[in-house]
Amino acid sequence: MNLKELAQHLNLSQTTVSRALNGYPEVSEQTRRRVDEVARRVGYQPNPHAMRLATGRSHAIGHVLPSDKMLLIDPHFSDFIAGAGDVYSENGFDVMLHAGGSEAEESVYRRYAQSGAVDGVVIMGPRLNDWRIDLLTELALPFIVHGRVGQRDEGYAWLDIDNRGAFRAATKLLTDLGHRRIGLVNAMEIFTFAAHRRQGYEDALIAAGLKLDPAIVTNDPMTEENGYRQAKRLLTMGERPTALVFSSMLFISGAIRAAHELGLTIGRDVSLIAHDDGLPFLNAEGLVPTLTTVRSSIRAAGSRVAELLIGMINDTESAQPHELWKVDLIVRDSTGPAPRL
Amino acid sequence: MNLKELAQHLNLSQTTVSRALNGYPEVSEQTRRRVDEVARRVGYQPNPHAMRLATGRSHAIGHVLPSDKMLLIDPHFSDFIAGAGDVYSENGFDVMLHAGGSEAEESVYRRYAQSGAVDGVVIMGPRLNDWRIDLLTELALPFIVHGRVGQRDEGYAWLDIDNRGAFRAATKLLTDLGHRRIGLVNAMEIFTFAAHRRQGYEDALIAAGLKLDPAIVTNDPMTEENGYRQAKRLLTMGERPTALVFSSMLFISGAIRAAHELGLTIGRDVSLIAHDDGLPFLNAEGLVPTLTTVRSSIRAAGSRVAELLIGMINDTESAQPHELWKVDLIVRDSTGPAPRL
DNA sequence: GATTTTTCCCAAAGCGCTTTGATGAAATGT
DNA sequence: ACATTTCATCAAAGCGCTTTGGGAAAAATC
Repeated sequence: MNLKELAQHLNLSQTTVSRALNGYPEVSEQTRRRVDEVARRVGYQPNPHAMRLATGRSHAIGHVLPSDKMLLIDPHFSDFIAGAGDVYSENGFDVMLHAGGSEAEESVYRRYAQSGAVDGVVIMGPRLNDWRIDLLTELALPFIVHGRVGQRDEGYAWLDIDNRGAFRAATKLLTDLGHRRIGLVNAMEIFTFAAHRRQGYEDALIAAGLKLDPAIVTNDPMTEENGYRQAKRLLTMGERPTALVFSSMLFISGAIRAAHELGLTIGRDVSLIAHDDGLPFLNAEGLVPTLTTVRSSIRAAGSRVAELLIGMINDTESAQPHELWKVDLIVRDSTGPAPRL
Repeated sequence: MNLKELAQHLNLSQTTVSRALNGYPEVSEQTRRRVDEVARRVGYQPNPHAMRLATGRSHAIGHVLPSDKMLLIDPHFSDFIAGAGDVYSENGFDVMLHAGGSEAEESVYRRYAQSGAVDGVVIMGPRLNDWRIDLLTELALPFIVHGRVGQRDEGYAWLDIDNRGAFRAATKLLTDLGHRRIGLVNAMEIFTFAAHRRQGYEDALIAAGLKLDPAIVTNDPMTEENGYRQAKRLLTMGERPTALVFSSMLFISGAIRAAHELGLTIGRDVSLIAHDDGLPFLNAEGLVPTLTTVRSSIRAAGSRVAELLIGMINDTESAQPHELWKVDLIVRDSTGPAPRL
């Protein structure tokens, strides 16, 4: 059943039916109700392709996964998209996902912009000085960044969590507990969030009058194995750290394993804090001892990012949104006073 | 730049240009080359919406994440889609993702079928007697299942791994090593794969002349915490299992933690085997001791599923593909002879 | 009561492609 | 040399919607 048939069925013109359905004012309440009712009864669904062609709007949001094969497929993505997906479908938007393939990432964006395949895109996992920002600005394709690019906070829409503040708070908790030597197991610092976290960590060390030691700061892809390897290395070095801060829960299982293996009791011999994105398969509260974390739901961020982007698309004149979310420090049992070594 | 302009530019009709671009035979080699060349030079990109409207084909594949909020967002999804995404984009297909929202999952499929928004869908995480199979069959929307529905293997396209064989082999390894009491930490058995895995486990126990004990088989969502909880429970019960088989690597970190806590040495006091989907953040080889696994790359499965579905879409007459992948048993250090208790 | 405005609806054009049916020109057959 | 087939191209219709530009009837204004 298409619009034409529906219109015939109703003894109305396509114009009127279309307008009734789309809530335009040039149609009486009475006929609108009649149209709605009949449309629902016969199960009329407008053809999305025709709509898109006619309006030039796709009602779709693009998500392009970096094709960089060196980087791990990120389990955070599922959660982010779950949050965003809710909002998209409430608002009648589809999500168009591009993952890998031989086509260069850049040309995917160019194609999107040029063909109108999507009305906007979200940039995930921004890098320091990310090229995608300049490209999308040039292409005039609406976009929002989950995170920031580091160099500047103006000129593009973003939603970020206060990584720096979070890691400052986490590290300060440790210095307040008397720890003087604190390691940071960080993600790769090509990512802005990792750079910010290191800054926060350094802020707190400096505030506590401690000196920075690059030897106890590491940068690796976020895997269980790297968590283990680095924790083990750090905890066995001469003048070992008494506390470790982790950039991801993905590191944590490995780190706990390392501590156990070394016979160190967590919360007493060594304190651990991790950033927790709220991944559902890895619960900080379920660990023994329960894990002190800085926590911010990546899923919630996904929802909000989607909301903001849709807002930008619907109202082109609106100001570029910038949202910095504060992060909760949740003190549990994995942190305690610094031990005597 | 649209087709009309391009045609004018070339002094040809739209028809000819369209045909040249799409490789139809009714156009001379010479003009085809000229058209291709100019199209490339001016950066012509056909408008996808117009193409879709005209052809009625969307060149898009739908993935609908179950909206069942009780189930965890699955980190396996990222990996599966990474594999599939490669193939999709090589073949010029987009992926349309639907995640959550208030719209009932069923009506999403109905809408897809009715509006032609996608040319086919892939069903992930099939349940026993999954309703989606009947629905999609009725809707005549091409689809392929990653997994099976349990009751029947005919009447729908699928690619599955041999979960039953894998868990039979894993469990047999343990019985061969002299283990007489083997626990299974399984996923929720609403999922077919979990049911199959239990069957394989039972096959091997029966073959070894052991009796089945429901008390040492568990079903939980796949999380670190559940791995810990169940491993701890099983390993502290009277007449404890000397070996545990896990349905997912997500359980494993928790299980290792439990074993450590109980002072049990893995590979000696207790043997562990897990199914490994090849999630990049959780590497069986990186564990200490290295973990014996049954392994099958979910990413590779994603690629192949995509290939098969595209094949079905391009050739409607082709036979329904059924692929059962065998799973590798990789013996490492977490399994050893049964201990004397 | 005549004029203006508002209300409600319509016909037709247009979005950018594909595809059908037709048409000359060139090649082939007899 | 003429009929027939093949080749290469084109004009125009169509996909299913939105939107522009009217226009008749009803309501409001003077």
